[in-house]
Amino acid sequence: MAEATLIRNQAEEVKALQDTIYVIGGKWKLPIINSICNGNKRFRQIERSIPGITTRMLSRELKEMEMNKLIKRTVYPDSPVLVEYESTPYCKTFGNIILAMIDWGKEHKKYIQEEN
Amino acid sequence: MAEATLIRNQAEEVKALQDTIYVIGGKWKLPIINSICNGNKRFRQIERSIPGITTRMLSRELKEMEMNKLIKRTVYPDSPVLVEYESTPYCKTFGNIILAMIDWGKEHKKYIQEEN
DNA sequence: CAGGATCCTGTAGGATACTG
DNA sequence: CAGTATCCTACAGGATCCTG
Repeated sequence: MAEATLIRNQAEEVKALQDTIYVIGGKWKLPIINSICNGNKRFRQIERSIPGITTRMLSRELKEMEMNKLIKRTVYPDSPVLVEYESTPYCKTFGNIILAMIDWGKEHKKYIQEEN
Repeated sequence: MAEATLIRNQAEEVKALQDTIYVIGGKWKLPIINSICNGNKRFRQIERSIPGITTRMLSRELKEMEMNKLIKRTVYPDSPVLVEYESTPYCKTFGNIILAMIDWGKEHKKYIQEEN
């Protein structure tokens, strides 16, 4: 009985893990979330803050993230047009994951350097 | 000066984040690490513990993870042959990330359910 | 500045069958 | 049980140029 409970919980945890991987999968979603949560609001600003990303990928991901209510897009129709992206509360729920991953990346870098 | 420091640190953090994404990228690495850290040792056991994975993907990932010292593979040449996988200390450094992602997945599920 | 439009490619990943 | 071997393809992602 205790074992059955243990097994069922593990199954739930794998699924939770897989759900999360599905949602934040790919190379760009987390870096973009991180950038916007760090206060970057403008398209080019976000773009420049993420090494390697192209306008095409950033554009695509931002659109998808707006649909999924991860970010809010506001247009100020002056000329030239001004567009601002903001994080939503939902967006911030990824904070712990991002922090854990930044930590790991830093430790990993130390580890690699010590090897040489 | 303070700002320059801030900016530089943010750049480092993005890179750390991107490094981590690179290392654990794809659908399967984290679930496999999780499974092995949970005590699953045998190939079929690991396979059954991860919904959706195929023998091909599990085989490939295990091989790569062994090369990268994430796991240890031991063969007991009785017949039928017995093979056991174990997590290394390095493997366990992903613990925080996995826990954060499991947490997020569980919360996300609640959130989805409340919507209906 | 904020993107859209096109074109292109590698490879992650799936399906299926087979072996010692 | 513990994998290999093939075959296949969708799509993530890159490169480049263009527009209001």
